[in-house]
Amino acid sequence: MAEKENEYGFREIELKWQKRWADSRSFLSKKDPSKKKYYVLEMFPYPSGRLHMGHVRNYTIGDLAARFLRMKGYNVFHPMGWDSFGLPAENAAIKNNIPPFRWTSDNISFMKKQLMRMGFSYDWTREIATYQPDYYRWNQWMFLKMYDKGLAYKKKAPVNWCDSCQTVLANEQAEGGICWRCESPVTLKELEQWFFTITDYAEDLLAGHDELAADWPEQVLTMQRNWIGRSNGLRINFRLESGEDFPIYTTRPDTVYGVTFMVIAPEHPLLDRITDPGVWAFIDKFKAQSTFDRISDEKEKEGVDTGFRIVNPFNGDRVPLYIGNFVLMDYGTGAVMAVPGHDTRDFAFAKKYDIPVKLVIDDPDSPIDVNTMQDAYVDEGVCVNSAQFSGVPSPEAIDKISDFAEAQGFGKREVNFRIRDWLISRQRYWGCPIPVIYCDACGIVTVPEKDLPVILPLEVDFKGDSQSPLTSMEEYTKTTCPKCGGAARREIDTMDTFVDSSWYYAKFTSPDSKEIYDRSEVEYWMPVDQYIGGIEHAVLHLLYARFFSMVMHDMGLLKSREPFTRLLTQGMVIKDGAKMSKSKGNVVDPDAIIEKYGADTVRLFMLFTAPPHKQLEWSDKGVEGCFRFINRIWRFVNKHAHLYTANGTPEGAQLSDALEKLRRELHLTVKAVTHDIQERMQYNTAIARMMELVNALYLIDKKEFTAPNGRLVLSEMFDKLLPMLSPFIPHAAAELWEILGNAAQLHDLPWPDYIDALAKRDEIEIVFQVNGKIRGKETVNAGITREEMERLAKNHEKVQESVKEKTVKKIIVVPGKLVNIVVQ
RNA sequence: GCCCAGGUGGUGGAAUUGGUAGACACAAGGGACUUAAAAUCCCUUGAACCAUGAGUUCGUGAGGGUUCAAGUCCCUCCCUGGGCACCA
Repeated sequence: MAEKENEYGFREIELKWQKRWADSRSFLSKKDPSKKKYYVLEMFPYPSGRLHMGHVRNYTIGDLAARFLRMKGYNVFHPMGWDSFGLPAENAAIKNNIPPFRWTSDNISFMKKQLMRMGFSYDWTREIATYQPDYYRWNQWMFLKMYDKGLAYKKKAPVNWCDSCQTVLANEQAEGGICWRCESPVTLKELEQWFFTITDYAEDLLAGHDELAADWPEQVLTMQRNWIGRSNGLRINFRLESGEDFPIYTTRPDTVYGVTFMVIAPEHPLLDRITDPGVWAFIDKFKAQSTFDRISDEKEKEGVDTGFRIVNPFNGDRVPLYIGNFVLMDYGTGAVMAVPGHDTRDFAFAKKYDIPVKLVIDDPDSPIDVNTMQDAYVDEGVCVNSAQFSGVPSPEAIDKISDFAEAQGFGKREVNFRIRDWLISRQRYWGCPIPVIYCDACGIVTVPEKDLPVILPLEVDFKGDSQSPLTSMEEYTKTTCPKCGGAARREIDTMDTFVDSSWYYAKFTSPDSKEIYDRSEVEYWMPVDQYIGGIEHAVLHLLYARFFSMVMHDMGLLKSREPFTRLLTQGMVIKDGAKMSKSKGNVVDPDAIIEKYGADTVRLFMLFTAPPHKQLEWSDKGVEGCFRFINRIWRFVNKHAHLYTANGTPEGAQLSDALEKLRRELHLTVKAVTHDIQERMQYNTAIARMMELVNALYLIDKKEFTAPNGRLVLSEMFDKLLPMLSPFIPHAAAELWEILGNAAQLHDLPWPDYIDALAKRDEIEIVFQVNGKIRGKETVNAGITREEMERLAKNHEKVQESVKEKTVKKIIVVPGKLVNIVVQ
């Protein structure tokens, strides 16, 4: 019976402390200008049903940071909420006939319980869910503000359409021509849609990287930089034979004398003039191709001669105009000049359609024969066949030719970006309504601010098809025009759910304010000091959020321009070498593990098995090892609790060698653990160090502790070890703290400090080398001098054997480390 | 193809500034406790070799280099993961 009491009953312990933390409102954050704030945020989850291991890892890392920093004296802000609009709710509705609202809110309450069961230290009074009208009204409000400033606009354009999701997608969400959600190929559709002008901020988004360089992973910055894709080039007005302008954009003006044909996008409006049905057959074929097919490498580039001839303003050459399925309508002017001599793709195209190749840059080291060249020469060289520019090195020619074109009036230097405006319309139901009304008389009319929010109706009828139920909901769509009062209809498209998550981090500061933000709250807490999430959002959420933050800053709503000061991208949780997924059947459910070992073990495993940024291989055995470690601490503390004296310190007391050594171990560990967490964010080694300390506790002769001074060493041990363990295994640590008879809440205690003089080894092992090979080792006093080290080395038997009659050339002494004797 | 990060025992991973490679954990083996098992506690555990020792040699993807000294720096190459790739 008595023995049972001593068992580590994690279930009861964890529930007890979770309740106590909730009851005593332990993790509520209050603005306090006298304290240094620290905002820790993890990417909030989509409430898909249950937590997966990826969430658990993400939130465990965040909670460790939050709990550690709180103990370090920061005023920590650590909120949590729900990214609760999105397609899965609709799919579930269609499949199981559950309204999206109910499906989502059920999921939220289930997942919230799961989060609480993990013991995460969130301030739940800040909880927000993006599907609540009180939240999304500010999406709508922002839309109106942006519309007024010209940052939101509607246009007809070829846009990415995912047939499986039955909606359009932003470019970021259709990378490589593949839908980010369902991975099916997208096609281009000519539609009238709403956009945010993220391109207006392209330069700012790029420039902001300088500020982030130190504390964001290089990889994320690179991905964003590539995505934004800034390029310097020249816009050149070629001409149709009729004399009309035919502008193109190029980054290689140095090759302009080598143009032998031009290529135009199948969507280009000029093509409307073509009457030849044969050509139209090609245009229609190209347009019907999926984006994936059009950009895939394997597919050969295709084209067809339009019959148009284009005049090169530099040399008067008349060249044919082709339609090419690889030319993009929405980059540059939708048309390009083609230089087969110096562009691989143009070269292949020219060979295929028997178009001449002209050499205008030669390799000065080995002259090229245009008739035998097997591929385009794309490197730098010297201009040839280029009128007055012949003989100029090609990098110089870029500038000279640009100058010339500008002087002649048929060219203009231009900066182009790869990034397009953010298409935010979605032909879906479960999202934030776009606050716009269409009136036959007044056209596009925005919903007046006083009428916000435009509430998404919750009672909807899914007719079993994948169309938005709003399409056929007259009571929603029929309205009156706010301008003229006449009959009008509402916009039925909703916003991209990435709009919701573009500003939620700031809304956490004041979820209940009557304005978008409570000014003093948002200014105190923002920006997020440490943001943690997956790298898959590098050019999605993280780019959109930076854009929104900049817009809000420019509108005077936020003080800082960048929303996330430091970013940590945690690695994936994998099993058997592959990402956990239902289709692979390698999913481990967090609930089952918590049930078997408790939340503390799961937390410890997540932090111990790999450093945060690396991927983490799931291992059942590894989990057991973590469970064992907690049990070892548990048994040791319980067994020795009766010897504990609160605030006992052996400072100044006479200690046995063994106790002195143990005490040094403790102070060394505090120093190392603090450093690992704070400076290196390497939690696995922090845990390893505490394991070493616990191993030392097991190995020391327990009789040492029963001496009066032994009790003091033990007390100091518990007083530092348990607070250190607290961010990792908060429940077990709190329970042990209470078992020792302490009344204070463990998580409120300051992070333990260490005595510098003790956080050093008093004895060290030094190594003796001869020609870099180890010949001997010796344990010596840490204060040993260089001379003494050298003397010991020379006297060492093995060293003498190796040196023998050879001549000593040099002796290198690294203080506290080694002596290397170089002989010949 | 280009860019970035990696490659360390049977496994996950340590090694912070170039200075004892393999911390810590898992797995494996042995021992103690037990009637027995589980749990627990302790010990061994990079490889090879023999003379079995406080022994020798080898060893961080491969090959070269710099250095008294290289997992760490430089060059070439191979492999893995990630990103970018018709953006003119």
